[in-house]
Amino acid sequence: MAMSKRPARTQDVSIPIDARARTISDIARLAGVSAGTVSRALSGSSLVKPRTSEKIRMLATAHGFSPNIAARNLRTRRTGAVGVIIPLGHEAGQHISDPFFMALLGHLADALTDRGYDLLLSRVLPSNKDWLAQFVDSGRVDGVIIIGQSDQSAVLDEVASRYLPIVVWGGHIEGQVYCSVGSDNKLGGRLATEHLINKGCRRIAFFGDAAAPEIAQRLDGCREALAEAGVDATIDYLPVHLTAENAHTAILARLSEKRIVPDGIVAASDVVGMSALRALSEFGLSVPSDVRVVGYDDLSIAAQTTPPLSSIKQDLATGAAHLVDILFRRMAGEATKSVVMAPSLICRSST
Amino acid sequence: MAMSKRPARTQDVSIPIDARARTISDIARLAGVSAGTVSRALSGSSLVKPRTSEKIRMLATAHGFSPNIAARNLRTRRTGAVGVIIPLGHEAGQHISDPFFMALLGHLADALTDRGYDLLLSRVLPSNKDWLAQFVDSGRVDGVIIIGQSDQSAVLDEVASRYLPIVVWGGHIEGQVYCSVGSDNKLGGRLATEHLINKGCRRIAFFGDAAAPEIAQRLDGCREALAEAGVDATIDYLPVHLTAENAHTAILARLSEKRIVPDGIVAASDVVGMSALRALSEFGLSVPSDVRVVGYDDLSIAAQTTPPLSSIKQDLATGAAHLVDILFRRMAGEATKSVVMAPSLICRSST
DNA sequence: TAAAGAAATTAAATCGATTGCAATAATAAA
DNA sequence: TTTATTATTGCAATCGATTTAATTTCTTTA
Repeated sequence: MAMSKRPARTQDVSIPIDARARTISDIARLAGVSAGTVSRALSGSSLVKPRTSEKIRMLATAHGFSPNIAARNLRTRRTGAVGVIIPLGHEAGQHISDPFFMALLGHLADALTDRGYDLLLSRVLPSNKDWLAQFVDSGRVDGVIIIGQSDQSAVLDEVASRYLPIVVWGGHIEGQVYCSVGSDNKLGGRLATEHLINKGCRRIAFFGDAAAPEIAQRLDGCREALAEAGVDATIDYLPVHLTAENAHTAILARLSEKRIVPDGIVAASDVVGMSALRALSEFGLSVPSDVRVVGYDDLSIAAQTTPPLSSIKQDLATGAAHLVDILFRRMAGEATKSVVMAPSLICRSST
Repeated sequence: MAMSKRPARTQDVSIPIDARARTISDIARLAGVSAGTVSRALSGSSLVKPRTSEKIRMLATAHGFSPNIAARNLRTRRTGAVGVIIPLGHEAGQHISDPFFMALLGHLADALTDRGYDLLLSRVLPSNKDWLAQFVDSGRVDGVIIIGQSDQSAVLDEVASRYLPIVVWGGHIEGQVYCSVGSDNKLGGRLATEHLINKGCRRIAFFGDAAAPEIAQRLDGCREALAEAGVDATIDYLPVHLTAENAHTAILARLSEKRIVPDGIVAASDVVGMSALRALSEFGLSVPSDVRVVGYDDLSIAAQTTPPLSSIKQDLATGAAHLVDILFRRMAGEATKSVVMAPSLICRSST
């Protein structure tokens, strides 16, 4: 019997006139052309006659049609998404909502959106060694941006040696395999310190955890500036974590325990700088008359503290643009070089 | 001639013994079974014989195979990703890096990761009316979380009426179609105001733009509290934008222009509160002796200002958990109710 | 007017995993 | 041993857009 035959492969050809167009063939039927033509018309191919193309586009917008991304991805063998990963290795307590991460993330979201790419956000606590390998092999993204080396530089090197489309925000380390974008942290540390020295500070303290390469480099710059100044300046290094709460507690403790209070503070981030301001205020010291404070990053909060915080500015907008630009070049198979941007001192009332 | 025939549909059956397995059929060939069996084995189906299943899995891991997500998505009609959208309607200048957005985003990232879902971040400047329709119809995500109604409540209503898996962080509005999660903003505004009144304030100012429903509700609560207190209290409403820079400028201007300075300020966010602290300090007024200030949100920065900022706390961790929970229930077809959480006052030195 | 060439369109294969149905193998019951 | 059941596996359709190769339509030019 005819009834027992396999269902026909072709779909019902009737046109439900009021149905919402879901697939490219719906539009094709409505326009009286083939699916291929619709595909070409919507992607702006010059192969299709202008009049036809226009008709198809009108129908598409009229029916609120938007193509199925999964199908496109399957056929074109790309995902249209970029992974942004925040490894939280050395800072167990540091949360993804850290203002610096978020500021950079915002710019990345903008830059990627402009290029028609989605941003796949992933927060990783690197417990095992192959968190990154697993991610890149899952094939969910066309490329990966890592924010911050944390203490995972070795892992980054290993994966980068076999997986090209990857870029890292962070300090430039001698001999690194992966491509990085960041500012010259040593110079930043130096700028901050020289500024304090010029203002007459002689007992400099550095607050920040040198376990992360960027921070270590800033501390280096700080030490270099002191050495070069040749003044009788000492440095007090306090490895505080980057969360506000931790920093505040640690700084208060240090102020109480030391008999000699610093007259200049280099903070490894604006959050730490802010905590320092608060701790100093609670300790009865006034800024900048008793102690001068320089932050790092120049996030928007730096201008809003009391008093407004001097800070070493990293241009995150430019940095994000570089990250995305380099990533796309690498996705295209190009070789790329790491970028080291020059930081600058923003002087406000805290110094 | 045989040469002129179409190329055969089936692929070359030879097995390159050392080739890396890229598709499920590669594994199938290696294991001597069909692709279907491999698919079932890898997804843990009980239909396949344990011995076969184990063999297939061993081969898969040995060859570092992971299935193509796009193909799976296409076939199963789900994506394994949730979209998080930040509409920036009324606040042209407001950047995605706004601390509140970011704090919530961090919690969402954690909650979604726990459920094995990806987070697709999207920032939208709602220029045309169908930004949301386009997004949900593109089929890139299984559900959508909107952070903040902005001034797009009508758009949300329209899409939510036909697209179920959507949840909104924001204030609860009478008669809204979409499902929302947020705190009781009117109560929050009331708590802040009553607190100021109890401290003796009589000239209350409210800083924040009531174009967003949440803010408008906070202002309402503020007005109600004043009315109920029955004291001779006035309110000064200044519609400042939520970015630190704008807020600071606007507040300074208002302080200079008015002859009567407020003795209590309700800020619509911690960022505005922070800007107020700075403006007051620059204006020569001290907090809390001259003016008392209450912020909103109780972000981590609130505790770090000088003096530390009293604030109305919204529990973002719980809020994020609710958002994700409700979203998944809606994705499963369940009906859900909006959630209104109770805010609480965190009292610090600014009041 | 016909042949040659360019332009526009269609048909059908393809991307890779999933799954309903059919087919076969293995086991139990008669 | 034969039949009825159940456990495994294979076949082929399917998801929806893209793209190559083939075909049809339209212009030119001889």
